[in-house]
Amino acid sequence: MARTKSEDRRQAILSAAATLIASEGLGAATASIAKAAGVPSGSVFTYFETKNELVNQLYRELKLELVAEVLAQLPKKDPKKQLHHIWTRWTDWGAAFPEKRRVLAQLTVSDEISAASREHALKAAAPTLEVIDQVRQQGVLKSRSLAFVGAIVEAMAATTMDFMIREPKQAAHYREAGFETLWKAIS
Amino acid sequence: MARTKSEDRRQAILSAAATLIASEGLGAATASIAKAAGVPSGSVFTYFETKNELVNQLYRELKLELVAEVLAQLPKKDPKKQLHHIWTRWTDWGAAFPEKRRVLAQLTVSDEISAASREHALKAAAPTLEVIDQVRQQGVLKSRSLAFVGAIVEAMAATTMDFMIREPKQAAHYREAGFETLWKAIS
Amino acid sequence: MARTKSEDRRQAILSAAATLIASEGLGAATASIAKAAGVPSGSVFTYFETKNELVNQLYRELKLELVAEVLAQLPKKDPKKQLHHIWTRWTDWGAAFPEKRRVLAQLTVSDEISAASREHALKAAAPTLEVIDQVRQQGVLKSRSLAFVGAIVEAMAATTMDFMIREPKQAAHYREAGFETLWKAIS
Amino acid sequence: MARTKSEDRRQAILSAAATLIASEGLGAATASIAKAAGVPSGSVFTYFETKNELVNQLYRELKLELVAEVLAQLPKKDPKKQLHHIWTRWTDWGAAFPEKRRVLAQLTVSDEISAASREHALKAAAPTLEVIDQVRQQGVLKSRSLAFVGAIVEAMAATTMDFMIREPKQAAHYREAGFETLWKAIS
DNA sequence: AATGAATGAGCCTTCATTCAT
DNA sequence: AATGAATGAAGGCTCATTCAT
Repeated sequence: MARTKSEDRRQAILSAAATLIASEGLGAATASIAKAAGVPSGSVFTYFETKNELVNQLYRELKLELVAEVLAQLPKKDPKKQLHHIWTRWTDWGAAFPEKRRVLAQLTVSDEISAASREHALKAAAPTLEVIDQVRQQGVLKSRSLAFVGAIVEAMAATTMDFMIREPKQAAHYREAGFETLWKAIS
Repeated sequence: MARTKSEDRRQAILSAAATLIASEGLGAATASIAKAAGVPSGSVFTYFETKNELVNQLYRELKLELVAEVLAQLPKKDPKKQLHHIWTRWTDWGAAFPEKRRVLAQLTVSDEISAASREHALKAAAPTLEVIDQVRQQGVLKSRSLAFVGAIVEAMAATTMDFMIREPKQAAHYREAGFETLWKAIS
Repeated sequence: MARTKSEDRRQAILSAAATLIASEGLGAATASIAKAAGVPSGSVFTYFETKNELVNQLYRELKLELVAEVLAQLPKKDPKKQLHHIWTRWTDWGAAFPEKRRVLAQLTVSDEISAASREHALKAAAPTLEVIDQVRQQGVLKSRSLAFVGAIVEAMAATTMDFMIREPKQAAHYREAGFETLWKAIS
Repeated sequence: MARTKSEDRRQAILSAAATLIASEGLGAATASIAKAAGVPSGSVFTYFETKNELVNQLYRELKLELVAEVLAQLPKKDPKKQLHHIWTRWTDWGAAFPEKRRVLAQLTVSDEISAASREHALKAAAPTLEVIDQVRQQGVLKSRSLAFVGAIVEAMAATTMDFMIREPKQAAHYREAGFETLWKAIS
């Protein structure tokens, strides 16, 4: 049997792509990504059919990673506690991996990302949305769609992470201020 | 003072750039932009030194246009009324010109935009921030920076506009729901 | 002697190569050929040293197949009858396997095919040329080389096959018209 | 006003393409063609949108050149004289420009050449076909299509040229032998 | 200033061939 | 022998910018 595709290599490429896209934007060359990943340029295409495919997979993996992080050890308690748990892990993740957060921000507004990929990420995030939905149904936005409320949460998380990254010493304060603001907004 | 012929061309290029960047992203070729603007391809570079310069100017002009729109007929009344006025004009502008809103979203996360351009836009937005600041000082976020509160306002406006564009029939509802949410968040 | 498993694979590759070269030209990728043949891509090179080698073998096999077809049941009668027999089987073969005919046409003008391969095919076709030579010696072209007359026969056969393929309903008519024309030309 | 496209450059590219395609086949790299033409690689694409377009234009130009050559000074006399005139100029052209003849042979069997290009060439060749048609209507092939008879003429011309090129000393003999053979075939 | 051809580095992707398994 | 991942040179084409006219 021939060599099997190496998951390590795949991850190396994905990781290099994240780094380069974070610093150079989506214009980052596949050859540069390969070099940064320590693989020959052709290998990018043995692991991803096209650059577009690579970028979409990167988007999915980052979203999944974030979701997994956010849902880990989710308490069974009341929605507010749960939302706070999610919020904390979410923003801490962003502050810990500013590069990943930046890439996600760029990919999210890019039209390279397919509807299917967005859908995929949305499904993975279902448990998170479930929590948000419970908060929503008890709050002032009960008559608005979950999508809208979810988007507001995302927007506030993004803003909060940006400031946590910008002023690391104040990170904890921003994180809490962000949550309080969010809670007042949607509860 | 009447616009010179040159100024017309400059605007044509800027406008075409907005259209193409909205649909193709920052990768839009200068030659395509020139064609869409109805000017020879070389002219792009007599009006803008580089593509980067063009993109930065576009960013500034859009920001300025938005600020002017938002501040027009600003009432002298109390901060809430003023913020509501800004909010309404802001989100209506975005809903009316989805292309411009989209470009602004893309440019904002791009690293093509220089710190100077961001600074420039920030200064132009000073009166808006002044209003936000008054609200802030009377609200729960009084101990957080204006920058943070301003960013939250921007994030919520962006989210609101996205939904107004996505569901035009519900635009008015989203606009008001957005404002109410914002108000609860920051007042 | 039964075919070995290997020989089956070799034929599968050759056959797939014919199909793909017919539709995509000589640019057909070896990996595509392997896939079409249902063998792993590496196997192409265990059966053929290089792509060039594969292509030359394909040329030889097609030529040999054609010669065998054409000479089968060759009557012992007079040269005209024999030439007619050859002509009929030749053009019918082309009409029955338009893909093979097309590949042969492409390979013939390609410089991938070595002189040795052409020589090899020529030798295999000796009995056919023998018949043509007899006709030639009794005809007006007796003072011209056999190569020339042979080339004329080939050219007319090619033209005839093209029309038989293009207008299948008229195939029989073209076949006979072609022969009559040929006969008048060289007898 | 800017520089105007140089017809000289266009011809240089076309000519270099002919040379390289003759020796390397259609796989000849556009960069090599540019180099051979003495122009920068990018210029190939300011004169031809794609390589395919370049190749099609080359086909058309060669066909047109050949038709012009063949029809020059066409006598008004009887069809046989006319056909002989065409035949002579045709085969002499091929013998004089073996490279062009070779390219035409390759392009003709290639599927890079569009139906439109073939149609275009066919129209240009109308006067030639007109002559062939007159011969055809008085000959044994009167019941076959002009296309078929035309194809036979072309096939025999091609064969004749090949031998004129291969044995230049015998060129004149092959040319006449070819015509006689043709005449017997179709008259 | 206006025009658009000229330029060549750079990009994504393909592919024949090799070789670890 | 069988398999298919690995490799990197090469290919067609794009594009920001320059500059002759």
